[in-house]
Amino acid sequence: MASTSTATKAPSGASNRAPAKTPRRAPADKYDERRNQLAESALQTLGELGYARTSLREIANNSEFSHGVVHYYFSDKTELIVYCVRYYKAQCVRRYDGVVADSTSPEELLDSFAAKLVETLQDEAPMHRLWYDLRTQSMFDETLREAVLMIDQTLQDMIWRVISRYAELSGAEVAMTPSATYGVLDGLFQQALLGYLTGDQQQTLDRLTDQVHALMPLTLKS
Amino acid sequence: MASTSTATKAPSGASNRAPAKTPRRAPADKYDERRNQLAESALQTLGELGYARTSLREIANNSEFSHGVVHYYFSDKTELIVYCVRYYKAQCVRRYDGVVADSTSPEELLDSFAAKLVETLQDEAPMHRLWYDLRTQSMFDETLREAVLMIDQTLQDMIWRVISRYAELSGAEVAMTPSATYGVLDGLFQQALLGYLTGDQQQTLDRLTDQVHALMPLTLKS
DNA sequence: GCGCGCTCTTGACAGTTGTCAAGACTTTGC
DNA sequence: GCAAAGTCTTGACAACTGTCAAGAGCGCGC
Repeated sequence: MASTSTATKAPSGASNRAPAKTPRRAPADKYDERRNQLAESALQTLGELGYARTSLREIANNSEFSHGVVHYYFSDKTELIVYCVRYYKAQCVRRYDGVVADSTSPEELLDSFAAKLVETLQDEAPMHRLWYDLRTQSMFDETLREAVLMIDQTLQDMIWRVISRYAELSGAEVAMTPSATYGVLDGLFQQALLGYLTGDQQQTLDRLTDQVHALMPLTLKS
Repeated sequence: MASTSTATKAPSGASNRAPAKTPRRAPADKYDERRNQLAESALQTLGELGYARTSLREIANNSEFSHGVVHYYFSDKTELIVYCVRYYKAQCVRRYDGVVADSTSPEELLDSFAAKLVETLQDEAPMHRLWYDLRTQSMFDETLREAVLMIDQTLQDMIWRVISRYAELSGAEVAMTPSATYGVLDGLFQQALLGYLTGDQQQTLDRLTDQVHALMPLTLKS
């Protein structure tokens, strides 16, 4: 089915979600805190093993809790995964805001954007492969689509802010649509991620830097 | 020796490495034929369910055999999957050869290339999402990497043949590397696949056509 | 202090999975 | 026509999965 918790267990209500029938009120801070704590453990495990190989027991095993606690905080596995994905998204959507805000020339923006791409590729490769894993799974599993498409749109907006600012600093207009810009950059990044995880890391990073430097000017009208 | 066991059609080379389980050297034609037969059933199931949800029983269930036969022709699940991937690759690598050979102007090549992309997106969406699934899994599972990287390189070569011919017909040189060209086109295609499977199909196909038409001229030196 | 509700653990369930052994059926060689 | 080898089915195994019920431990208000 579509989303959110069905009426099976429904532990104590939190703030934002609509709890159908809460037995009693709860601290609600502690509750959300635990959910985030479990989400972080889950994200780490998911990034290591991938969506398919990650079991709830493995997630609980990498946390300080036992496997039963997952069903106290999440109605089922899908709800946990989707919660993790949204939680992850909130952490990385503003990644390039500094690049956009601090750059004063198109060259500077281009350099720092490419550097930021390389940095996150190095530091968060497991999270990125998890994202691509989930996005691909959403092509098979309908229950993931809503969350995935929303996050994908958010990432596209993020890229568009960079490109718009790049055009603005260049005194030009963007020649491509937001969708196309995101598509080509995402393709290069995904290719680099695969190369980084399976081949020569430094060479992959250098190549990505070159590719981004070569591609970005092409997105402008001349 | 006896009967008419000489090469009938033999899609696969006669020289194959010894099967892992050593079923005693057989007609070897029938043997490879069954492997391909199973591979085709497996590909269909894999394209429908994805790599993670596809079990050997499900594969056998969609074929005319029982689940035990899989282990007669393949030593384990991974060998079956990898065999399927290679089998699939052989079917689609020459997809754009006609486009390259028959086009006599850059505009014609561009049109027919974009049309071919749209066509395969429509007709073989399950196979394409399976490919992206396996490529993503190879970021987690080492046993898939060798086959995936080889196929990825083959696809890059395929795209490069198109782009090279496009440049040749245009009387120009390509401004991007094979890697970058493949990366950006693959990004657009993957984005279109996701859109095709989750949203408005016709709009996605039209958008892909426009994006390819807009992108290809940018790959040339001007 | 006591009871009650929140939190968490333990243990079990039904189902599924990859794997393989034992044997039945089929084809082939002589 | 028969034995042997190839082919395929059946049934079982151990491990693993998501799920959930029963209950223990804990903390809080009264």
